[in-house]
Amino acid sequence: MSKSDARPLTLRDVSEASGVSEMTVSRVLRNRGDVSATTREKVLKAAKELGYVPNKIAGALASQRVNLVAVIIPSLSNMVFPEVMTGISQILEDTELQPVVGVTDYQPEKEERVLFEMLSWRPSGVIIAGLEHSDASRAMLKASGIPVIEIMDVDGTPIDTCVGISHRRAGREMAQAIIKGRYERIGFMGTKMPLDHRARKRFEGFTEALGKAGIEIAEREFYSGGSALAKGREMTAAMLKRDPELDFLYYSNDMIGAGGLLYCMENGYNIPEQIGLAGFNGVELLQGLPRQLATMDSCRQEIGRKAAEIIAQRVEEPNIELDKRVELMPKISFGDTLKRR
Amino acid sequence: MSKSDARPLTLRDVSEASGVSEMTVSRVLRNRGDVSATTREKVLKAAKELGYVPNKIAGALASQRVNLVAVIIPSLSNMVFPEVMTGISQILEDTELQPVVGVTDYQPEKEERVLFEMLSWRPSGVIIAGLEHSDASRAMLKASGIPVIEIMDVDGTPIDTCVGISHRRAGREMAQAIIKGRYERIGFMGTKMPLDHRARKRFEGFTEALGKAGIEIAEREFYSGGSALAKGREMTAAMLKRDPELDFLYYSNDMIGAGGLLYCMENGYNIPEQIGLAGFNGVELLQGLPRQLATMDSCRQEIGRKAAEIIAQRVEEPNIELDKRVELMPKISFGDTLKRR
DNA sequence: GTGAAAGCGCTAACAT
DNA sequence: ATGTTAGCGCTTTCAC
Repeated sequence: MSKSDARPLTLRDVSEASGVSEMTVSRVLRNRGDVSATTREKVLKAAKELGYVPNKIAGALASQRVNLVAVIIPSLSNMVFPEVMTGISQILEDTELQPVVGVTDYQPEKEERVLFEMLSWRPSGVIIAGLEHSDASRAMLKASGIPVIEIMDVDGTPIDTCVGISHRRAGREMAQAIIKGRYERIGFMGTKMPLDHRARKRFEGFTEALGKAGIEIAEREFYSGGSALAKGREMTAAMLKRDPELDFLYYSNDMIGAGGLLYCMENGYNIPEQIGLAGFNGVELLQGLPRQLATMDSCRQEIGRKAAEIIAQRVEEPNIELDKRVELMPKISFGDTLKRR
Repeated sequence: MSKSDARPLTLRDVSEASGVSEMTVSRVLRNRGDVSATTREKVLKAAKELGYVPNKIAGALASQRVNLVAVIIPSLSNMVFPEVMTGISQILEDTELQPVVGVTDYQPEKEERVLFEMLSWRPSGVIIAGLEHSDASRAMLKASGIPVIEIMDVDGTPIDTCVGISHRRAGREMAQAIIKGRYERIGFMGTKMPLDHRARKRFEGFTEALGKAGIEIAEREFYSGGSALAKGREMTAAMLKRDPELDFLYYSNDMIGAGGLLYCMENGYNIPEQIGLAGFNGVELLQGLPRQLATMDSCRQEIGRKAAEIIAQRVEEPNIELDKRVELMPKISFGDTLKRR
């Protein structure tokens, strides 16, 4: 109880309190090697009574092993990355590994800083969103000598291994579903984010597939900041005013799509006959809307789980050979806003 | 480029490559002490060319200082904690400190494990959600000797310092607004979470204030799991079926409130005359709904900022005397679903 | 089953 | 302005 000594306890303290050598105390606390039941008891008792918390810094330095996995993502407020985290945690919970999160705000320089910071803690692996990184970031990752899993996207060349979906394909498939639905006059709405490569790739796949069917996007609009639901509503209103003949609206995410859907419903549009809508991500959050928005699942949890599994395996068995590219297949969900034929 | 040697680089490598002593290299890399411009250049060049990443583990062990702040929260998928994180990051970005997140899933045993794990990295401070912790957790926090900020709640006794709102007061104030609005037959819906102490306290404050006005809650219902929007809708439907005379619905969070609101609108209820609704949290996400749900801001970012500021100050100046209890005052927003008089 | 010695990669403190 | 020495708290290795 003496609050006098602020110095954290060390193994030595436990050793003295229990009358067991530091080395054996260490063994007990890590469940390593053979220790007699009696000494074990003594040590455990002393450690608990003192309230000893091991110093992982010293442990990591001595053992050259750190049970941390760096997870580097663009944002937490996006609803999609927390789900990736959930998948990662699920898997790592059964291992010694622990995720540590860093956020980049979609800024390459910040990504570089965060990466440098995290690598300087010598984690056992890195899970990082996207395939696009600065040269410096790529160099650091390559030089790190640890497993690097790039997630969310497979359209590109991974540094080491990638796990995700093809956003180009996702855009393409949605375009094909729209074409099949006999929609012809199509508007697109998305985020004004030159650095959101995955949204860009979806858009590219989308326009490319439409192009093959001789269709060109009639209207497009991009937003930034603010409440996505409100923005979707506003953009939709503006776009339908500009071109009332539009018969389909493709949104780069479900939240703005939901805003658009609410707008269309309130204004008496006949959905999905007169006008169809689709978003992207498949966020569970939106179940409960008056109508189900057509969307495409982005396999977020699954991506997190798979990435974590790969890291765990590679930590166990460093020389194991695994696929360098794991593509998951998102499935379209038609909801109530996309004619299905 | 030689991939041969997997061993990470050390200061010694930079020292040899630059012909400068390890100590001076260290000084350059940390911007400490006086180093001549020329040596500085040499060192920086060598470090960059080699791709040296400092080993923070060794640095932390030697200097006995770790620029990490442990942030321990119940969940990431809640929408409220990411916002707290945003506030924390905003402040810590201007310091040497770095947040590290741990998630407890509202489970005290998991909180204990996460806390132990994080404390074993000897962080400079802890920000932890809530005032309720197991005895073991409290003991660890007390013994840690570092600043401990308990956030989100001020109804209780902090271990060290707390920053948040009074959920009891929040419940009370909403009750008072409802009474002023002349509502009389009130239903409550919330999460089935015995461990969500803040929701519980809001509920207690709410019923207490109603009780003083001679009103008792007419109906209540609790859910767990699933899409909050959908659950809010379902629960509302069920509750209004059971008791069609209800004239107010109080929800323990905005998402289920929004579900209820959508349900009521679709079913031709006259809002807020025939029936009023209110949620809690003030999530920006929901702007863009056809009508604005009455709610109460829970000051999430502000809480994060304030907590981070306190940690930063205490790290700078360990003996500084600061308030042990910082109460922020959430304000009610009436939206379109609560009569205001 | 237990202990003693050496050292992980860095920095504080003290030379120079 | 730069270098030397000692040691942070643990684990590895080897001896008993």
